[in-house]
Amino acid sequence: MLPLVPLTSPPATEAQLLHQAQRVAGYSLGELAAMAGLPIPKDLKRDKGWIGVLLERWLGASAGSKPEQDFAALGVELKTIPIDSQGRPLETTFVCVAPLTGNTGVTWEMSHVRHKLKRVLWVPIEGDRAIPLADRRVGAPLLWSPNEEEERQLSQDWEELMDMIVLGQVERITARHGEVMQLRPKAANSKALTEAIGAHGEPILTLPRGFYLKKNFTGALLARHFFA
DNA sequence: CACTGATCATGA
DNA sequence: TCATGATCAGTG
Repeated sequence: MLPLVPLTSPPATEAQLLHQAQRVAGYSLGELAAMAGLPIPKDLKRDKGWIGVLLERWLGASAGSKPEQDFAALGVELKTIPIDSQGRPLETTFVCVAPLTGNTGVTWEMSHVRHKLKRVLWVPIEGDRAIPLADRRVGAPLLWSPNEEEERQLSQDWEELMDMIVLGQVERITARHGEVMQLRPKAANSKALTEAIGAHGEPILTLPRGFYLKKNFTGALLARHFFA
């Protein structure tokens, strides 16, 4: 048996990436943290991105805050997703920050959302808060690209939300806008402000927003794979 | 249950 | 401040 160790450099191929993700499937977060020499927090209250960082480490993603895909050379984005005992998502999935200004002429084709979601390695993680963090297990990974239907849904929601942003309606957007993708605050706190367009075309300051995939969307794509 | 706004850590 | 990684926690 080869020893199970984190990748220290990015995988060279998708197949290699997927294979490593399959190797860590079944292990608990406690086991993976110990093998990687990473301290494990008692819960996620103050370490919300800890699982994502742990998996980045195991799969050889370049950590950091670079505005590009986790595996740039492969064009693949890594997403961990908390699931319940039935394999259903427990949380929405953050995609990227929404640009609130400078959007004239921007199309779906060139959007950050489309680019981010072009190819995603989904790694489901047991997320029930009743399970101690260290005992939560990693599920089987799924390498995914949006099919025609999903691409249509995403682009439709993106158009709707971006139209409202461009037309100065950002503060009227609620999480109910969009069938599969929503716009919600994405900020350090409620005092963090960024520039946007007001109802009369004037500059305003508002909460930074992010695009999030709704659970119906991620739930369906996971189900399609695992319960087909 | 989903929605909603708020929040936490870290680094450039 | 904004980008990365996300979840928390209160309310209908």
